[in-house]
Amino acid sequence: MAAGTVTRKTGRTVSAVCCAPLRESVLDDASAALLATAFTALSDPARLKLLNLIATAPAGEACACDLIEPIGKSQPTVSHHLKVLTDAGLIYREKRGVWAWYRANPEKLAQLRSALA
Amino acid sequence: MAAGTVTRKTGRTVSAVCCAPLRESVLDDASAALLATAFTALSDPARLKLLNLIATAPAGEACACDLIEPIGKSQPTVSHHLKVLTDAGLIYREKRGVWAWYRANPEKLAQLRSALA
DNA sequence: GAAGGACATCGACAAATGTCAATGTCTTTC
DNA sequence: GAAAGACATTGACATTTGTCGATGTCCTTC
Repeated sequence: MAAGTVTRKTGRTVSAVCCAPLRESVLDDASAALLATAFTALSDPARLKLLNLIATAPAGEACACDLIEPIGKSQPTVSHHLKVLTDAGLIYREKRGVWAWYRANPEKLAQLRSALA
Repeated sequence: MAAGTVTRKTGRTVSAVCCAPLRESVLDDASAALLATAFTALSDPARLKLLNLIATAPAGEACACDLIEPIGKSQPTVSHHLKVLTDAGLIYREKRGVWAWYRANPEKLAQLRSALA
């Protein structure tokens, strides 16, 4: 067998040392963990609806006060989900007076799209 | 106030009856649940690595027997994760002899990408 | 048909997650 | 400064999830 190859249990041989593009595209632990955090934020129906409501809101921003009723959950629960989305970098939070305004982060969404390519 | 509008607590008014494109893009419960299932499948680092290994495998398919060692988890655990990915429609499973071969589902990935647009 | 191997399923358990009532913090208004 | 409102945080609880050892099923090869 040629040097620099690995034989699988199935009998196939695969390049093991260099020049294999597959190598470069293999997810390292750090990248996998980072991506998993973002997708975890998207893994709940309530959070998907929140992100959708925020992303499609007029002027590109939505007040937290208008997000509770359409979700149909309690105020603390909605606040919790908004925090998860914020911590994951999917939305931004800005406090203006007594209201909290949320806007989507298009760059983060684009980053996730490219990860799925 | 004009008919067919709703006033938010913040004072903003939004069209409530027709012709508002935002209306059409609002996620219904069924769509949100379906999307959440797919993103839940992507919310674990081990599953992301599995999908990556499968999608970048030579000939576009990977044998389960070659997926256990790189994940670093037990055989039942890897089998469980592969089932989650399969049930979510992200990968296909084909049994050939004693081996199980997995392939990525590009259409499902494209669907998720468009959902993030 | 007995033996061995590949993979799935089961049962159990600790850890993480979604949910809400109660409470806290901060801002605005009287 | 007292009252009211918007939102976040805390504490508690039931459910879900990741993990593994043990076991089961199916295929292949003596």
